[in-house]
Amino acid sequence: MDELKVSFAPATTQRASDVIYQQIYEKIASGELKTGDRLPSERELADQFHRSRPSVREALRMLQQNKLIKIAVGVNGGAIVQGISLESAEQPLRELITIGVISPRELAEYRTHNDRTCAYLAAQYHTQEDAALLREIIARYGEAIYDSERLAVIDLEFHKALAKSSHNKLCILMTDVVSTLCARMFWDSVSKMPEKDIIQFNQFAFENHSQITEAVIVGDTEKLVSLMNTAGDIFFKAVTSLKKTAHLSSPFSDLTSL
Amino acid sequence: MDELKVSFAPATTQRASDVIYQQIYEKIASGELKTGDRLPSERELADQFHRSRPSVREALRMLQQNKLIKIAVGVNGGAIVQGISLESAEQPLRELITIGVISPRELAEYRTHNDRTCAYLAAQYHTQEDAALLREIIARYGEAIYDSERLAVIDLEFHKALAKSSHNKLCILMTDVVSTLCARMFWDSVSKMPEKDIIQFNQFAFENHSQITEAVIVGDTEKLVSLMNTAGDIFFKAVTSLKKTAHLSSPFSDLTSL
DNA sequence: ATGACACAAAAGGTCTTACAAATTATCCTA
DNA sequence: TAGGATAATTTGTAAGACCTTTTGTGTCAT
Repeated sequence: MDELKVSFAPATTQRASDVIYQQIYEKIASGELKTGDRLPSERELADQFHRSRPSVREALRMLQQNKLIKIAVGVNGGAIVQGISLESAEQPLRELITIGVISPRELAEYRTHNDRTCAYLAAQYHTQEDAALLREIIARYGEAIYDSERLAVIDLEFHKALAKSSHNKLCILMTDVVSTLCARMFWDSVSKMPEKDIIQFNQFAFENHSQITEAVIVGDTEKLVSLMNTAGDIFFKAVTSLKKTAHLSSPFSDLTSL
Repeated sequence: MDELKVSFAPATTQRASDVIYQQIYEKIASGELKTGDRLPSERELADQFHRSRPSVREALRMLQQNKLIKIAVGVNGGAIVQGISLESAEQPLRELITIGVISPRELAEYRTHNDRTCAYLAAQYHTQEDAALLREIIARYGEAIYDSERLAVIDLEFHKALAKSSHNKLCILMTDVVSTLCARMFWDSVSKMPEKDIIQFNQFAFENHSQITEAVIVGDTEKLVSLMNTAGDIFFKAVTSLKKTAHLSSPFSDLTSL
């Protein structure tokens, strides 16, 4: 007998918890269930789905793991819908990095290019509020030159504001993940530099960031190219300053062992 | 009585399933449990953790949701460790996009800049194997100019190979997510163009990608700047060709409704 | 001997029931 | 009216039984 040419779909029998998860997920994705809404109690859900409570609970665990719901105990407790937010994608990314799947070299590289992207798009899309926020941060940036601890926080603030100004959620997402993780590494390196170098370095960073802000606001992409290159160099110089025998030709190679 | 100035950590009582999840996660993250390893059966885990089977099952559902294990039924079934891979971060990102949290405009923008990053880094880090693969794909690219269906697949292949040549896992990850999702949108637009325009367009794309490949291989970042700009323009032109009343000044605005 | 079939064993999937713990609302009392 | 005990609601947990799927094994007939 010849074999049939028709192809069959895999006859997978779905778990009850998967079906329940799917149904609730759909309602969240479609917007029928909005952020803040409260799901029925486990027992009620079990009734509605004609399933047992353990099955419902497994589904709730899955939804919770994906940051789609938050669960509280007690009277008026239960599952509260969290909507689908950027946060749901951030956690797994963060894990990849902290676990070491992504090396510091890769992280640092991507950060630089991500910043560049943010700046480009910010130059195109920023609003007046964005501009005001950036300038306000830059003002504080200048005042914190002699306080590296504080500067580290403000610097992160700046990069996040730049990302926000791009009005691109992928930029915002990646900046949140990448810049936050890079920040620690970066300022750790800086803090190991000689005192007077640190001040000089901070001064330099301030001027660069200040110019970036103005270039973004007037939409001068030409100037941004060189400014972002300089910013990238600052970053590399700081991070590689850790290494005694610095091979400046390939600044990233040093990071691999961090 | 004055209030104490000390701050307390939130006294959260952890769920049993959370503790079990955490313990297994640690062993996977630390490498003690490697890809392919098989966890003990649910009943045995329950014994070891001194917890009930439902609690263990809830933990397994969470691990499964994070792609950390795969579960099979039957004799010799059970949970098989999948390790922490890029894949675990891809799914949530994909969802953000398909669900509409990320708009087509943002997606298209980020794709362009991501490609640029890949090309830059590829110029610096590519190996001989990478170069060979890129050239091989380009060869097939040229042969498929009259077959848009096939070209779409090859084009995606090219962008993934370019990402691989960057030797940066964040680039690879983002390319996988962003380019794959963009590809459909992109070639849908192209297929709606007049027949002879399509060929001309494909020819143009081929030449551009071909030049990018050579610029990457010789490490000519100067040339890459203009080439990638052209590539970006190609992309926008194709996608915006859908719109009848095209406002070329802001090519992206049309995409928002797609 | 060999192949087909039946049965057994292992493991996940599910349900039921019961109780514990947490949290909030309510009501009662001082 | 304020404070505290109490009740009600809801999640957290456990235990046990049974079903279903899958694979291994052994037996029987050819």
